Amino acid sequence: MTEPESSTAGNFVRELVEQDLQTGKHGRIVTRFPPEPNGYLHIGHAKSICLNFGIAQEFHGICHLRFDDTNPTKEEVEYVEAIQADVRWLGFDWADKMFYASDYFERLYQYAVQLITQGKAYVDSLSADEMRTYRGTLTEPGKESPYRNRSVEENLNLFSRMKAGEFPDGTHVLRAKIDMASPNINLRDPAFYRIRHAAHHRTGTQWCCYPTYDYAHPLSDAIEGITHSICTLEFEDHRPLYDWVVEHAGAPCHPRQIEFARLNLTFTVMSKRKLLELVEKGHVSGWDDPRLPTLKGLRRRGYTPEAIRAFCEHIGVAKRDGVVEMALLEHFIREDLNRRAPRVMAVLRPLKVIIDNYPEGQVEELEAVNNPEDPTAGTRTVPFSRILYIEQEDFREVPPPKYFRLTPGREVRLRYAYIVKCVGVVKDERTGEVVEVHCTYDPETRSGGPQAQRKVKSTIHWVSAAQALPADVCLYEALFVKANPGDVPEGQDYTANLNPHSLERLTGCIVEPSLAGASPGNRYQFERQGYFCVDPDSSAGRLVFNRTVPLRDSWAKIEKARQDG
RNA sequence: UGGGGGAUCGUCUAGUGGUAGGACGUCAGACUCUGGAUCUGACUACCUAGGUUCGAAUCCUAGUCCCCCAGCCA
Repeated sequence: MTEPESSTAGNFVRELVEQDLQTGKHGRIVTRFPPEPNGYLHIGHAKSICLNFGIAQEFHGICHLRFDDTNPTKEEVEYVEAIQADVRWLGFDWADKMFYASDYFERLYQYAVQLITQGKAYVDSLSADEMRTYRGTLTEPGKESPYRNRSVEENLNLFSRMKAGEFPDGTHVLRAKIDMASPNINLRDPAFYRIRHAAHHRTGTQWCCYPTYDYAHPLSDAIEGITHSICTLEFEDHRPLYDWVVEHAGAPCHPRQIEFARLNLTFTVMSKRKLLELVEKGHVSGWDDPRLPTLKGLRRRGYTPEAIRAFCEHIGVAKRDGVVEMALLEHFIREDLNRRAPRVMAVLRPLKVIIDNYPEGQVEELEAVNNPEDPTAGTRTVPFSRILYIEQEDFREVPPPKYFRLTPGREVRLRYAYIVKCVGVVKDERTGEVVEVHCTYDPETRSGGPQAQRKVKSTIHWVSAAQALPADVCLYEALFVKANPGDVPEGQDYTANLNPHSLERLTGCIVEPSLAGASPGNRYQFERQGYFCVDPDSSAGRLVFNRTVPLRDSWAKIEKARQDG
């Protein structure tokens, strides 16, 4: 019972946490998920959320939700609310532990005053450009600012006037006095406060100078008593600065920063900048476009929180950066939905079928299993009659090798109904396209009937014409044509790899009548096709489905192999 | 040519001096009223070169390659 039975039970972060517990360094662990409210959460954040909340859960600790809102020019309440909704939807609970870095502005300011008093921070009046010059380069040390040795009194005076709003943006900045010659650039007197005459989404116009991440983050962690501050790899060389701030400011405790590799996924982009660009330039319909890896997008696509959590658990946590295949994410949503999604019949590209020997006007209600994986899901009834629709791709006048579906002279089973035989076709005179298929049925072969056991090469789905419901269906493919969207010719950017076929909206689809009451968010398996969910834009008059993920399709592979030669 | 990290099947990930394992994927087969699911089998890896050791993915030495850092972003 105490052994974690998961195949990916351990990771190095858990190990470190466990050690700190065993050595008695901490009695209870406290982690935090610290998003900046300047965008929507994506599946990369989900990895971090699962890690932070997961570790807290596992070791009976707690995980805080903290908004890292130190830059008023980029942050908005809209994001704050969306982020909370997304974390909750993913299945995590922060109880009453929701905080904002902006809650600590006053205390942060006092810590800064203290640093100035101790000669560990100073007000610099170099311009941003000058400061960059003074910083030096990767290989050359920086130079000390001429303002570096201002007196404590002058620094205190200037800093309080920065707070009072006496100076315009960019004229002064509070800097730590560390070491301009440090080989670690983060230690070359980093900026802690910058002047920004901008309204903050929570503190309004109360402040006109704001702390930077490097200053606010370690102290916010310490104020909250965070024991393990888990972040991504790019902050690894900020750790000495993190530790410097905590030590020199005299913070109440010293959280341990641990870095792990962020998630990358094939065939998509994860950076906030690129996601924002896709939305703003209209390459997608919005932050909840089902083609995006945002949590809002995945939710609309039909992904379940359970599948995303299982995915995050199985990809593991390590320090080497890599790219996880989209196929793995798809595996987890299939696995989840296979267990829980009710099956239903839907025809995406209809082809009319007439059963010549079936009595006109007759309708039979046939019993269909809702979910073969779940006996408790029960059964439903589907109407069968003389005129039906089948999938266009389930009929071929000239079948390729290994094609098992309907073809002239051949029999197939109509799922839950009868075995039918194709006896003729009607073609469009001008185009030669098959517009109607004529069949005969064998009354003995009805499911459960005397000849029901007769073997045929395949079973296809269908929908009875008279009772069919119309629907729109959005078929999604990867947003990019290349596993690595950044792989582009010289002079182009990742948008050159946008997949022109990432969305195909089908409007003439028909679905079985049991779907009449389907409401947004409901998920189904359209038999033999894939998992679909009802889009929020769907209405009783116009059902709209999104394809979450297609079923694995071995026939498609055979066809592809044949085409590739 | 500074500093910080990292290299294990195609992909992700275990391993902490003692038979390199799992998952996805791929291929083949069985089964099937979903060409789904399920089941079987196969596939493929320790960055390189030395060294220590009875024994090295693991320890040592020297290389190679990849990622991150020069915001008053986070």
